[in-house]
Amino acid sequence: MEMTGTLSYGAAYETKVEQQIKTIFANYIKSDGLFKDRNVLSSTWVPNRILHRDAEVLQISSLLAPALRGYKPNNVFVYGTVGTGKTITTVSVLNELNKAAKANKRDVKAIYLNCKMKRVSDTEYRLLAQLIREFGEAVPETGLSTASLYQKFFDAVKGKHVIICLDEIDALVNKIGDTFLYNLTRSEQSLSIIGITNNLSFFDNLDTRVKSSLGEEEIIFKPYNAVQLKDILMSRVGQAFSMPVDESIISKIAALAAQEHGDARRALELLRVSAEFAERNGDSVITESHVDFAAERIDHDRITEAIKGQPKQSQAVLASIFAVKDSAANGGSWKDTRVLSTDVYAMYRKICERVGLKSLTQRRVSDLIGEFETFGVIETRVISRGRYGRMREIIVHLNEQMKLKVQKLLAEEGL
DNA sequence: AGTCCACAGGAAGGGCAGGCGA
DNA sequence: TCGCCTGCCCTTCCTGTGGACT
Repeated sequence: MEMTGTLSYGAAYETKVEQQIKTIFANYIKSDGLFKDRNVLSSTWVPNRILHRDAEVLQISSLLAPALRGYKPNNVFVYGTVGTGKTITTVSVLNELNKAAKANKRDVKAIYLNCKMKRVSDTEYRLLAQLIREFGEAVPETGLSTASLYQKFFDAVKGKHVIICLDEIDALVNKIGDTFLYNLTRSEQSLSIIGITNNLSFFDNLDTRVKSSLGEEEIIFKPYNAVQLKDILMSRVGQAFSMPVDESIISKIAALAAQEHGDARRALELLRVSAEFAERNGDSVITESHVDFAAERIDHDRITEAIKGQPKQSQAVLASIFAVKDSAANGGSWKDTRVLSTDVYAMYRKICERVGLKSLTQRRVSDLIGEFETFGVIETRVISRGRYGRMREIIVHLNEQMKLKVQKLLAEEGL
């Protein structure tokens, strides 16, 4: 969008729109509305006390404690689905460890790195460079060989007890392989690694030597239940909002989030978006309908964004799933009809022909269907129909309303 | 009990685009 | 700028599989 110079509109438009914009800005400046501090509802905000993770905090602390007495802690592998508190729990223990080390003058350093950070820690070079910078040494963006970076890093580490926490370690390994981990775990220095991931199968694909060394200790974070989510939300309400929030609203949000996967990130997001709805409506408290709106909005955004970002082929596959489901439902209940991969592929071929798209092989389409499963749009399971073969049954996780929206979106893409 | 269906999904490799070092 | 490397998408080939049918 061009933002230079003065743009000119019709005079009437100008006065009306300008007035609106002024009002919005003025209202915003006057107060942060219902919010006192929005950051409190961010999933990365680390609270003073982490609720319902006492056992995990204790476990991680006692695993890392040996560093304070000059021993090398075991490597730890932390696993849990999204929003189970893996990161904030680990980070807060690392913070405490650093504090304790400083207070007792121990040469212990705990470093946290998110491996998904683009341009910071997504290649071997950048990751090493980032680690070296943590020790206050300058490293050029590019130019050094990886070997000399390793040398620099091991020099920096020498004599210290270093704990490196690699969050989303699966993303790292997918990108640069596991030699990096191998090199670190094999080092002579007192170097411990905490790997955090929500992808358990990732662990199985590692080099066996890395696996045995990284998996010295394993900690699994279970999803929160509704009661725990409620506690977590309640603990943040006071700091986040300048308004009171009814307990029944919190319960509702907790229940919704627990239904899904016990995901605290989602619970917090629901609370924040509900409040934003209330605020935009000019209401002074959150009501149930705000929560309903928020839940629908979040679902909608998540799914439509996921679909919009897909390549044409994937969109065609999704359109095929919908088309088969529609014809199978045949005016009956959309919700209960199930779809078979065979039919989807046949429909996909037809759609490709119609829109002039080169059709992919069944093998590939099978993988594309699998990808939609990771978005949570569909769920599949392998069924056998005896003499009539073995195939995947596809269950679509969208209500009628969402379905119409997605179909509209696909239609806009020409499918 | 054995056969056979029709796809799931692993393995290997081709082709292409984009990134990177020289 | 060029050539090499790497990652990604996709195909081909292949083995495995649960249960209806014979």
